[in-house]
Amino acid sequence: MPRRIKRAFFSRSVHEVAPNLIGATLLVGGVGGRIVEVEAYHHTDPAAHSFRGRTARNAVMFGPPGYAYVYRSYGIHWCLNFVCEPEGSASAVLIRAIEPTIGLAVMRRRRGVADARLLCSGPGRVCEALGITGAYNGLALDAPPFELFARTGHLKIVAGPRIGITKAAEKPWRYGLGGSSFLSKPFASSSRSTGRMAPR
DNA sequence: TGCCCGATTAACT
DNA sequence: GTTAATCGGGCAA
Repeated sequence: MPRRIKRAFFSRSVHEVAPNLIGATLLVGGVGGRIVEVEAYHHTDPAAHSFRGRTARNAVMFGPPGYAYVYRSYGIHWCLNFVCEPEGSASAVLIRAIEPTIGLAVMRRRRGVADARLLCSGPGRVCEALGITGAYNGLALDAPPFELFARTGHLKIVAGPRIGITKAAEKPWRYGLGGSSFLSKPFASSSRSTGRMAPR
């Protein structure tokens, strides 16, 4: 049986926590699946919400690790983060994609789509499928409605540039499960492209 | 106060 | 490929 992830799991740098979340199981109200894609946001990172200091929106990031930071993206979608590092550092991991495994019918109804690959493949989609709203901001990750289980076995974890940002866009702080079909976008292959994509 | 931009998504052409 | 939806933060005035 997988073991539960405790709050102390998050008392480390986001750059340690983020790759170690790949393969972990996240359930919210008994619905969810395996985390296959995350991004790290360190407080020294210009792309992080906490970079310019504390506001009403990001206040949870400045609190203790092991709590959920939920924010409104583009005024429309909700995005879920896990706060990391010792209290006050204001770093967090964005949950970008999940392989849905438990509560498929509930997630399909919330999302209004049938294809399992479209249920949780993106930060906004994850929150819609799992029923996460701003009301979840500040909740502890080791207590209901959250359940987190550590991964079991060895997985191929890949890294690459983060998605949808303009500041510090070159930093390879997006982590994923190699070869997963539930990613929001595939990771570039190890071979580097020098120009436009070759036609297929 | 007003304006621009953003850790996005779905529906367009 | 482009664009609308829709709102909080940051910064200029």
